[in-house]
Amino acid sequence: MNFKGTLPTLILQALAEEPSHGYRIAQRIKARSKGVLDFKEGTLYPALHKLENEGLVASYEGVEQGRTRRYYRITKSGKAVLTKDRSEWRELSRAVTLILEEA
Amino acid sequence: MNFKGTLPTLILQALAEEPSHGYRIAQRIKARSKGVLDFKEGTLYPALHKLENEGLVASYEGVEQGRTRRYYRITKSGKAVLTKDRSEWRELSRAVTLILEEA
DNA sequence: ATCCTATGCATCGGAATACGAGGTATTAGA
DNA sequence: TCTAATACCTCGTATTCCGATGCATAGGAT
Repeated sequence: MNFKGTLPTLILQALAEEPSHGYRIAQRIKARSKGVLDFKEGTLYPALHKLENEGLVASYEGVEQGRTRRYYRITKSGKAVLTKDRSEWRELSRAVTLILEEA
Repeated sequence: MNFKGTLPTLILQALAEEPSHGYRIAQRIKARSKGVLDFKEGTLYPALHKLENEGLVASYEGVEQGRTRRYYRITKSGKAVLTKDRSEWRELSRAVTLILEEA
C-alpha cells in the first residue's frame, strides 16, 4: 500500500543521504518507514530511469563482489527539486490531515 | 495540485459531516484546505459514482430553487471504510514525513 | 433583453503512477 | 544441488487525475 506521487521524492531523499543503487534504495525506504512503504521493482526502476532522464539523478556502473550494480547519485537540480518537493509534501499532508482530523 | 488516492477518503469525510452534492463537496474540500486541495470536476464525479457503486455512499435526487441536484450521504459501510482510511492515512503520512524530515 | 459567470452534472481521451508477472543472471548458504 | 536473496529490466493492466467538451439553469451586469 503506497501513496501515488511520493516515490520520486523518497528516492531523491535517499540519494541525498548517500549514493546508492536501485535495490538498496527500495530496501532503505522500506526499512526507514518500518515496512509501511514498500515499492516494488516494477515501480522503482522505471521511476529511477525517469529521474535520470530528467537530470535529477546521475548513474554510473560500479562493481562490488564481482557483481555489477548501477549506482545513482543526486544532482544539483535534483537537490533543488527535493527541497521543493519536501515543502510541497508538508503543505499537502497538512491540508489532508486538517480535513480528516476535523470533527 | 493534488495527492493521488486521498479523494475518496476526503469525500467520505465531507459526507460524514453532512450530506451534500458533488459541486459543494468539491468547494468544501477546497475551502477546508485553504485552496491547497482542488479536485476538478472530471475527477470528482467519477469518484463519486465509484463510491456509490461500492455502496459507500448513497444518492438521492433533491430539488432546491428549481434546480435538480444529486445529493449524497455516507452509508454504514462507508463510515467503516472512512475509519479505516483515516488510520491508514495517519500511518502512511507519518511514514513519509519520517523519511523526509530525517537528515 | 442579452450576455457572462457561477452553478451543477456528466463523459471522453490522455498522462502519470503503481503493481504483478515474467525474464535474466550472480552469489551464498542449506 | 537447490533455493533464497540479490540485482536489473520490461510489459500489460489498473487506477487516478486532469483538461476539454457538452448540456442546462440562475442571477447579476450591461
